[in-house]
Amino acid sequence: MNYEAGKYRKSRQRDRILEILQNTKSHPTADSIYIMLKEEFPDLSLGNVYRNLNILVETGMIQRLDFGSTFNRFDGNCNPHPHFICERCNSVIDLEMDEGFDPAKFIKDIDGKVVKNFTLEIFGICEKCKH
Amino acid sequence: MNYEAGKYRKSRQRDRILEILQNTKSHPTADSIYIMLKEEFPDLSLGNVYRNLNILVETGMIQRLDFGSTFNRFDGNCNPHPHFICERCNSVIDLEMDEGFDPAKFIKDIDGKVVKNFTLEIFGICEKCKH
DNA sequence: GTTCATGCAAATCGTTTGCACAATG
DNA sequence: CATTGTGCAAACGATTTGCATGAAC
Repeated sequence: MNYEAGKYRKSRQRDRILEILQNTKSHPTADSIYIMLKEEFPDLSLGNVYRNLNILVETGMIQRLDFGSTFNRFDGNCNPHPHFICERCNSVIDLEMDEGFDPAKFIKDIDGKVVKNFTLEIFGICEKCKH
Repeated sequence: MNYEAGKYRKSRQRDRILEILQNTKSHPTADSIYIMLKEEFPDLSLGNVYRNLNILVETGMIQRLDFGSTFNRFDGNCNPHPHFICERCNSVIDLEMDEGFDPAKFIKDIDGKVVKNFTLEIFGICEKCKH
């Protein structure tokens, strides 16, 4: 563990959650981590898995991937196009790609997969919020 | 409207939802669409907005953008890297970008914005599921 | 007149939180 | 021993769904 400023103590549960995430490529959900650890910690609670995942994200030790089902936004433009999400005002701004740009061309190991669509979301600070 | 196979009928509410989405760039949430239409349809229900949004997504007339807070997955690898999501088996596979590839370089109108991070998710069918 | 759309309220699902107790340093 | 971690259960917020009624065709 490598927490900054001693804000957090050591915990067996959190250590194991991190260990699992560092040793798998399956991008598990909170629930599947809970199931994996339930044998080892018979009275582990799902709430605690969530709590620890949030701490691990906060301390930069893991990454959260949002393919969320809730709090969706909707777009009348059905062509795949990137979005810019401002971390200050939370606005979502349409971006336009250069002609013929295909991000899949810059990915290794894409051969053999059928590419149907993509989403590209760029996070940062928009002009208005810059200062 | 342009529904396939006459599966859906015409509805004033759905037409207006589509119209709003085609005439705004603000990527509204279901709730904000509900608020916008509440004056026009005083007894509109939020549930119905959701129902119609799902129909519009299903028929390909609008796009759902997931920046969701729920159903997250977690990744022990904190470097920004693209993912491939298989629409058949729902697995999430790490992808590797070519050295030095920066998607922001291919976006128009990115000047003036502060880019901090990005997510690139490619959807399709993985090798195993191809058939 | 059969089927789809609607409003309403209850249900669902992923996630968060308050609380009393246990573990850490 | 002061503070953080835990399990439990209740709360939460976005979304979905069952049901009876109303609109479309």
